[in-house]
Amino acid sequence: MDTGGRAGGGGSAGAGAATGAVSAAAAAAVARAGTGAAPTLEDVARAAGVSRATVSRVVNGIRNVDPAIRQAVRRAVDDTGYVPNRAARSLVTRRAGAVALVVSGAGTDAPDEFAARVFQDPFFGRVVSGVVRALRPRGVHPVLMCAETDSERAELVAYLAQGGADGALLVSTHPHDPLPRLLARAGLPAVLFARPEPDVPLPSVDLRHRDGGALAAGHLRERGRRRIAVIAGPADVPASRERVTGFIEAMAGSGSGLAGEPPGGSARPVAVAQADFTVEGGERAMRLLLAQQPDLDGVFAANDLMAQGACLVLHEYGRRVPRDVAVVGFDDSSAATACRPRLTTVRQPVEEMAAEMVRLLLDGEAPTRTPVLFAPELIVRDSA
Amino acid sequence: MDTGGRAGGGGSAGAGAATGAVSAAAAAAVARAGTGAAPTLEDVARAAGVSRATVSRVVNGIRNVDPAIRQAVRRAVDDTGYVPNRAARSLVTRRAGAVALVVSGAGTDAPDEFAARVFQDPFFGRVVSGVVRALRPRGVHPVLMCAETDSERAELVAYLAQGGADGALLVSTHPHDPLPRLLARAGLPAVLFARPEPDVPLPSVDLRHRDGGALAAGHLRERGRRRIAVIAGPADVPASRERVTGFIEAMAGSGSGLAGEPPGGSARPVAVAQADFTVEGGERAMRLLLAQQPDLDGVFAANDLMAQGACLVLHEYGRRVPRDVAVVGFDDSSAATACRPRLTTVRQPVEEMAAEMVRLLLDGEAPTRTPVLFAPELIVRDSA
DNA sequence: TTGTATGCGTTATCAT
DNA sequence: ATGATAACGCATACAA
Repeated sequence: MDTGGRAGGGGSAGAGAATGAVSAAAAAAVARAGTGAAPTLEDVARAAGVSRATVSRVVNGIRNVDPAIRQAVRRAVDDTGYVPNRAARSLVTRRAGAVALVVSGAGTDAPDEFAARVFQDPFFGRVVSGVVRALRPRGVHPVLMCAETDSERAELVAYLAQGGADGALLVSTHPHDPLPRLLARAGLPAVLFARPEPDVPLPSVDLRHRDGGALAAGHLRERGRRRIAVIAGPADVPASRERVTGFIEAMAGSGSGLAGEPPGGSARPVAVAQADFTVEGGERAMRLLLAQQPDLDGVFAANDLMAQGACLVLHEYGRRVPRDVAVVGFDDSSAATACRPRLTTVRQPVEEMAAEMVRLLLDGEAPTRTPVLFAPELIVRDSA
Repeated sequence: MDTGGRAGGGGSAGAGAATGAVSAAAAAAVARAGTGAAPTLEDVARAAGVSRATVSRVVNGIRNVDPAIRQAVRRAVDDTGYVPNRAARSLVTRRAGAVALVVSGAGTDAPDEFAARVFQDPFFGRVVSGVVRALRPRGVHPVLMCAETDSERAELVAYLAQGGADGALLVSTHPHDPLPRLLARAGLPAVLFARPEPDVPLPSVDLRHRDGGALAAGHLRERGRRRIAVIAGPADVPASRERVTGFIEAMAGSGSGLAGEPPGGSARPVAVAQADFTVEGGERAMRLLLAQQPDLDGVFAANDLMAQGACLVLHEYGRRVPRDVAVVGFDDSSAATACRPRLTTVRQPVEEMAAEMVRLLLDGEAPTRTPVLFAPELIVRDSA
């Protein structure tokens, strides 16, 4: 997308036909707008010559209604341009028809920077789009919130307590984020992307990160790479550690029992560097690795952004990717296809995970404590 | 950001101290949760030995209250863990405390793809973060919505009509998007990012795109580039056209009156190609340009994504950026700093524009029809 | 199957 | 300065 803007020309008449239904309602709304008052159930009832209760039943699709009456009511609704008042409805149903989509950290950044960073992260884009898609068929809307500071956290808790949203979908960027525990203690419905600390009784979805690491290892070995380096993510992020662990375990295991394998010693990374899940971090790590192991022929990075940084540096050093050095990333974020070569990467099924979060939050009878785990998938592109 | 996940270790006790205020409320909420009922004004009033009205006044910060009573009420509020019910409040105030943040298209894509594309666009990340920041101090929350199909548009209109949000912030990706007109006709409050069609009476913010193009032209010429090619965006997007127009006009003008300038003929682009604001489009366009004008020494792309594509191809062809070919992008999206070389680009002050949209929507006495225009800024990095 | 009546939790308008 | 009391618009238990 880019900044929109519309043609200078006059009347694109296109809107009309296709949106007839809307236009009718719109016209009625406009008519009402003049009088200042929006039509209520009462108005519709009067217009249809029935009681409020009957109109309510029709509007809410309850069956026990005489077909003839139903028709009359339907017409009255269209005529008046009635739309149910959301506040009144949720006052009595005690449901908001909204959920909070929260990105939270641990309060180490300035809140503005935090928001800017996270909302521009290509991985978060997938989460948002997955959540929006999963929510839409249920008529529930996501309210975007950001909880990086204590006051923001307090605000979120209050928002939920006020009934502003029926629950929270949490994407935590920090392992010691206090928010999940806060929500659990307050008894507010919440589901996490990634497992909570063991003593926080909240449902969650997560990826089998170790399997993902193993997928990467298998692919790199299959491609004949033997001198493989690893760029790990932050040490305190479990997901990051598990990806690397899975990768290393798979490397160690893969040498066993096969003839023609190089002697066991090669079945582990030739070097490991740590970075912070950013492009710049990936670049720094790659320089280190290159200094340490100039003859490496493969790199596994614990996310796409770092893999991209690695590619950039490799290129700068005249190493061709994947010919000289094969690179595998993780996440399959939009960064994976925006760079060149396109990244071979381990995909998280974010959209499905988002859908499951929504189910867990909204259908949950007895909130599960055990995380729902998803399988990663290897996406082979050009970098390995 | 990356998938969070929290440490496997036990009790990070960190949350406690810093969030005292919240914890108190949380504890009370939990206490209430047991009984099933949330405390209401009534409960607080009883606890404080006053009337509902007085409690309401205290909660809403109305002054005419005896300080002693105010204290008592405050304590009662804390004791009970009372939080005002949002639905009840907005039922009477007729305000939702929320605005819809809408990305809309023209219905040409499958809705899912549309959402995925736009939410992962690095430019949109800046818009979201700008809007969130501008909304926060007013205690208003953004509800994310996507309006690519007729049914989605109808849903949005209904949502606003129901009072689900107090207005809409619209980011339109298509010049003939029917939504702005729809909203205007329905008399629903909305503000656009980018000017509406002339006959749609909606307030908007926009960039002085021509000035931006001129900025790019000036910089490229200052850098001594004389054989400059242009990668334009979609022809039907006014913003795109204006950027290119401004660029070309500035080039034409810049040669006048100066000694030592090459004869007038060179003061226009040596070639122009068109693309679609994507990386891939930028790549294709760059190949074309290179075939057409192998000796070009500068490129202006109408957005960052295409500039990135151009860099990729130039590199592939062995042209060094900026040494052999200087490249200037547009937007200053996160893509500008994620690629190498980092892009020199024309920045849109998106955060300020978002803040202005919020002002126009929420403070607007008489909705302005004339767009509020912002000045672009040249950000010099490594690509030119 | 339909209508009546009540309550949801606030704010706001009145008296006091 | 404070306290009754009436809306706000809807869903629903209950009566018919």
